Amino acid sequence: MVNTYSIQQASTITQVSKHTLRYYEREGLLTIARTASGHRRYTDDDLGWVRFIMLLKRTNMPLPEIARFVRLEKDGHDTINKRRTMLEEHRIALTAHIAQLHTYMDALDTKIDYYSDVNNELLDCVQDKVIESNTSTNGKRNEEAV
Amino acid sequence: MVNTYSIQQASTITQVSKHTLRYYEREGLLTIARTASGHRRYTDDDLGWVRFIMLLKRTNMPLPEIARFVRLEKDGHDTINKRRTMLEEHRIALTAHIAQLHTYMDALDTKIDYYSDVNNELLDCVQDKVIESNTSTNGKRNEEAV
DNA sequence: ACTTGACTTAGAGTCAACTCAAAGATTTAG
DNA sequence: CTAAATCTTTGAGTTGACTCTAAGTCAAGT
Repeated sequence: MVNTYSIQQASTITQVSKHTLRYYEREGLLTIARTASGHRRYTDDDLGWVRFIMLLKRTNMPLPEIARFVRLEKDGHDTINKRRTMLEEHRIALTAHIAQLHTYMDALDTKIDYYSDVNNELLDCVQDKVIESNTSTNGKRNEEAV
Repeated sequence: MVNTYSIQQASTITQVSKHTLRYYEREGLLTIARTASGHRRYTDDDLGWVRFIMLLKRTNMPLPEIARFVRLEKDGHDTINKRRTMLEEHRIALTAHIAQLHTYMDALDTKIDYYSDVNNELLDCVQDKVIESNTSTNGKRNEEAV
């Protein structure tokens, strides 16, 4: 009734290496049932967890904090508010991170614009080394100052 | 005329540790002039470079690639097109990265919405453990499936 | 029955990017 | 002039997140 998968299958399905799946289990991010002989059997729920872990990881949540979240989950329904709060705080951090990247993007654009300008000047000059432009504010001296 | 700074001052100004400043120099990201006694003297240009390096780094450019960029700069004006291309490609990668983060944000929001829903249901139920909701699609079994 | 491949574990190795330590020379404040 | 602070170098240690190895057990196909 309930589908189960070997670690190999789980790895193929989730695109997470077997090594990493075992590692996550050691770190307390997963708890996987075993066969009589000790082999891991992943359920669909487990795969859902793996996917969720990957989501948190890709959005910069460190493994220990993911483990903390997982522990709360195991502690039952009375931790739901705490878990939601964690996710909401994580959401805020992610928003801030994205905003930060946008400011970096702006700085990068400024830099790229500068390079385009320099290039256009070069097209006008034809010559490679411009000796008498030392009074210009665009001289080589400050080429890389941000 | 030209301001110069000790590594301590450069560190304070740029907020980059002395250790890291020396490390960057070892890795070819910086080339800093020395006093007769061998002490580093950072110019304003150098500080500009440090800031630029930090920008590239914060936008996920690995140090070896930053080093490659710096080497091009040293090779002179004829590498300007190459450098601009590098920055433009970097910009594209950053754009893609930000877009990716947005899709993760959506997934996170979905998850948070789910938690809110579960919480509202609990408010209706009052009881902690709901035994007969096993036919519901929102039962505990799939709580974490994404 | 036997081989091939998948599974297990504990523990070691890797990588990027720092981060620190030790030993010793130099500079600066009083 | 000397003590305290700073500087240098080489090389080792740290952190997070894997990634792999070795030694051995288990399962499936012919």
